[in-house]
Amino acid sequence: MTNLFANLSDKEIKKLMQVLKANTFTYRKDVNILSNVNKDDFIAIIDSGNIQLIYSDYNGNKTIIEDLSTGEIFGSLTYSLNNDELSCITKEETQITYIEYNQITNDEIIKNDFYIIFVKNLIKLLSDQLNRSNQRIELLTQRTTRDKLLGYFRNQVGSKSNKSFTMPITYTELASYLSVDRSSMTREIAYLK
Amino acid sequence: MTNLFANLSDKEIKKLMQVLKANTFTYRKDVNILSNVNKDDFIAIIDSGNIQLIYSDYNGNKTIIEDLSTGEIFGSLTYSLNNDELSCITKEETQITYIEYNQITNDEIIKNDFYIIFVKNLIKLLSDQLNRSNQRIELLTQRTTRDKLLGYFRNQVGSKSNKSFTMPITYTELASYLSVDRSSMTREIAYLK
DNA sequence: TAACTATTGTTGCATTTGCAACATTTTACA
DNA sequence: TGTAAAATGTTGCAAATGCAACAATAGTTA
Repeated sequence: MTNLFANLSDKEIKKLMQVLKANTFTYRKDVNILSNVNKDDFIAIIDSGNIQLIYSDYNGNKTIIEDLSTGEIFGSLTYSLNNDELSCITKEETQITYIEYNQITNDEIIKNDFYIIFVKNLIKLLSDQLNRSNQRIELLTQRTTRDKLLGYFRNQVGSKSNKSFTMPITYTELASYLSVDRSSMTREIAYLK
Repeated sequence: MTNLFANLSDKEIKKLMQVLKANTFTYRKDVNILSNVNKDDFIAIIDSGNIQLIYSDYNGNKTIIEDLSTGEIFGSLTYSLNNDELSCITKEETQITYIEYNQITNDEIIKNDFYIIFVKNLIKLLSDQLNRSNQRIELLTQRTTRDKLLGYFRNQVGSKSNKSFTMPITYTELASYLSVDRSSMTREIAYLK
């Protein structure tokens, strides 16, 4: 599991949080975090729990941009938060640590030799999210619902030796992920079988 | 312009390249770079020129994933290069510098005090690409061609005071970017006017 | 400048899709 | 455990869209 604190000891993490002037908050389920957050450049780390970044366009349609859980990050580094159409909903009780972006290179922190590990983790997380976004773009650019589904299934099977997998999300969520009508998708799945 | 070498002097850049064991190559126009590149973890920096990352699915449809120019990067940090469906075409004569990913934290480099600038630039570049990808996902998840177009126009006008802009790409490219049929798109544009 | 290539405009048509409106089943939780 | 909420299945239909096949420009290069 990718994690901003991978390969760091508890002691080092504690020191890091201190030097970064990190703040931690806990939210209940179904809360919109962004509504009471300073939108300036920040990195939010999910210590525990699960959130969804949801984009609501002016038609009222909602798209789940990202589904994030423990160890993953969000913030202006990953998504332009300037538009009001974006909400960030906790799907369960969730604890989040905030770091100001500028702090990640402050004078104090770069003296620590574990700093390089932290930076590598951050780069890895951004890289993983970018790969995921680009993989989703591949699917979304497929012309038909059928091709989107086949592409998704292919990704799921991936490099696995046995050609089977259990759906990690519900059909309703899959339809949202692929941005197709759920009922039309069900129709296509029936044809495919 | 975002750039991996922003805020670094020529001398520092030279030193950096040396310590990173960077290799530079020049390609002619219309060459597929990925065909003769080691697919291991690397970062490629575009020193000059222009390339397109193109995904070709098994139907023969082609999608431009990214259009990159001077100072921007690509590689396994930004896109999973494991599938053969990806090609990387130079749109003009292009010079590219390759760095092995592991080198960015080697023992030598972290002794230099400008290293922190380099790292910040790298994070910024990844962040910018992630923001762009996510913005494109916003458009691609729009249900209709009309909404995709309106979304694109809205992004272009953006925060500009005057509500006009010149198309930075051709209609043909726009249709590809939004993943819609070009002729259908032309039809929609006619309706919108 | 001539020849070629890329871009744009246009239209008919079959197919796909979104949408709405249900019934049914499963899951969550008070 | 009983009830509400969420997920799934199904279908008809109008509208949107991809596709194919053109003609007409604009742009590029030998």
